Amino acid sequence: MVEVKSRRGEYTGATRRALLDAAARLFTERGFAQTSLDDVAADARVTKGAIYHHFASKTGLFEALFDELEHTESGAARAAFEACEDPGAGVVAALDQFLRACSEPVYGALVFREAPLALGWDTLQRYEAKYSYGLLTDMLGALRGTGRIPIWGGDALPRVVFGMLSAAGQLLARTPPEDVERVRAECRVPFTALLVGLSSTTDS
Amino acid sequence: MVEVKSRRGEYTGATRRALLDAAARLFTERGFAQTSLDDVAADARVTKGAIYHHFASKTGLFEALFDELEHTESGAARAAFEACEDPGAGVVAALDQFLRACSEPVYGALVFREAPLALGWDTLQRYEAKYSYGLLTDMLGALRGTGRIPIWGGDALPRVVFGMLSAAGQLLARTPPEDVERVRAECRVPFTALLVGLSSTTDS
DNA sequence: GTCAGTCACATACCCCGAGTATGTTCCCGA
DNA sequence: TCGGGAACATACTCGGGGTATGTGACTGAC
Repeated sequence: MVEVKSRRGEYTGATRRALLDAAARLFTERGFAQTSLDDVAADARVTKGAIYHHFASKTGLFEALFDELEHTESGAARAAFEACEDPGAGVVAALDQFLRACSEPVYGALVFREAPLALGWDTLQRYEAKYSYGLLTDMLGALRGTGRIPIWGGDALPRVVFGMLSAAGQLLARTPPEDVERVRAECRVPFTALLVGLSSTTDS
Repeated sequence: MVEVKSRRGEYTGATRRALLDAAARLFTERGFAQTSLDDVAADARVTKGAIYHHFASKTGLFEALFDELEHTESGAARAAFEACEDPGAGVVAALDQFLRACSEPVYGALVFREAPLALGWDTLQRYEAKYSYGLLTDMLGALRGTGRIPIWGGDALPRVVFGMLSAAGQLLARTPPEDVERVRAECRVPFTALLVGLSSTTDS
């Protein structure tokens, strides 16, 4: 998090940032697999050596980018959730915040389109556990605390809900700007319906 | 679909089948990216030349495998759906059939774990449109016909539902056999809840 | 003031694996 | 029996991720 304060000013931090920005652009436009490290280095006006000085591998470069995006976004969603007294309203607010973030081209494309391809499902799930997934279980737990949804056993419910969020995010990431508003409204339907359904479901 | 009836018997068809079987095994165990074509060829007792004689590329090999699996599975799910008079019961039956198929190691691993990585989202969506996605919209349409769920505009709802199915499938594919029964029951919860919620949702 | 040490890269290289080009064998029909 | 094509095998290219090594600039110690 805190950048190493090099004695030689922020020259080194600047190249690292340039690499992350270049990677964000190219990975978003061409995709992770279709972008070579030489492309990223050239776009940042350096060579491949600089990449491997700052990051462990091509995957490591993507991970740093991904971690950055998820950190800020999950923070915003959690803030939206905790700003509300009522957990039910908090969930809706967090969902709205999330759907807005997905409409932003870079976040949607990298997190929901490229991340599985770049990191693989195992690594991706570790990050999910760290960020969005943890927030999601917190929110579901708060809802359960109010008796609004039933007790559940394993983690099937949050996983499936997360699948819904991924699908919505991926859909929004592919939606042209002029339709975003309408699609975002459509995306809210299944989530509110699920909440309604869960609240009227008795334990079995 | 119909195999070319070579004059020299089914020797050529046999190698093609051996290649598909070897690919299914290795892709399931090690994953698509971690399996080289030489590995597949060696496992089938042939060389890489045989692969490129029968398939256009590594992706093409996976596609043939994927298409085969999806064809049989979507057929089974559709049969389960159409065997019921009531669309509501049909949806439940199709869901059960689907969740059972996901518990089978090869189908779950290849379709929900490897397919996005091997084919990419665009190609994958074309296959979804051909198979599971088409069935899904048919089922939702039948439910809509009975007035059990509201009218919806775009394709956000089926997409999100498909995301739920993918998450459930992926979860089941990673579940050890002794827990499959329990997890499968847990997976049914959000789907039935969604149906309940949709049926009690009025148009907005 | 100079010299060892290290940071921040650049350059040159290795190697694996997908894809290709070409060779070879067997069979069939003319 | 001979041309031809199907069904592979063999040998090769090449792009890109990863590595090993070189190099200049700065810094802190003595």
